[in-house]
Amino acid sequence: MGETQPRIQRLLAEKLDDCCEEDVERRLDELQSLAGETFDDDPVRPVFAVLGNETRYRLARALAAADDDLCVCELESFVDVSESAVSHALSDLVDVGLLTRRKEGNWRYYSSTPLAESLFDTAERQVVDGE
Amino acid sequence: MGETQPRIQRLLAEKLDDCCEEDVERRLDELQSLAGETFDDDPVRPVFAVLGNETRYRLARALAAADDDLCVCELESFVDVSESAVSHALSDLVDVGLLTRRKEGNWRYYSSTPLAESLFDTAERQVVDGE
DNA sequence: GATCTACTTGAAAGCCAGTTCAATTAGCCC
DNA sequence: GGGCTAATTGAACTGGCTTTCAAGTAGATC
Repeated sequence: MGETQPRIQRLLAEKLDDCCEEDVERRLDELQSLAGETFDDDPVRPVFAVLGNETRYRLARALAAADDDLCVCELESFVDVSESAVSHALSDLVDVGLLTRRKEGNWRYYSSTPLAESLFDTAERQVVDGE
Repeated sequence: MGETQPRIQRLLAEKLDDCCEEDVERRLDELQSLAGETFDDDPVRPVFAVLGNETRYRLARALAAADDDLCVCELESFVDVSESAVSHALSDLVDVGLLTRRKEGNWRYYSSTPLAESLFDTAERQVVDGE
């Protein structure tokens, strides 16, 4: 928090026409409880943290757009990094629930989850159509 | 793409029981057109790129959770960085359409857009309830 | 105009996340 | 078991993103 108080005090003074220490305290409490509700044990943050990286984003997005699941050697075609980097990325995506993994012999098939699909659906609709 | 072809060739060989060069070409074309549809001029990627950073995520999330718009000095309470960093973060969020800015005297008020709200709504529902 | 205010902008620095390399696991076939 | 395969894992390096600092803008008040 630090030195936000004097500025907030002046903000409230303008709004309330009259403002005492108590009003400032109350506003700070409101903001703090908003932060608590939103960020304490937030399970959503890791999802967006993972999708921030372009490699991971492209893999998740490609799988969401694909009809069926794809194996690692096919997924490599969507990004320009090493096989190892692809594997790291896929693991991270599985960890946060954006993908699932399936074994079949030596091959591993990845597919997108409802979380990934609904997230990209929502983004696409809002960004493109604004609806 | 690089050296994905031999592996994909073996993958197809297993699946199709018999597989010629033509089958490999076709599969590679399928993957490439999937990539084209998904990534050429992709307006969604910048949104997720911006939300990957924790400072920007917290500011966007706090505003989506808040009832009304908030000014910069209030938003500072949600993150532990300098005033300048908050301003940079807010600008980036506005640039990709996750926030809007409003002036009122010396104060600037930020509020979340439908894009931000529906995105967090979707994520929350899917992650927590799995619905 | 001068001097506050609230916030933004640009450039430079520092750090950490993402990549790569090397080694390892796990499955198939002989 | 030995020699393939596909993919994962761990550790170290590095480049780019995030932050900070310093200066600048724009509005209010006198």
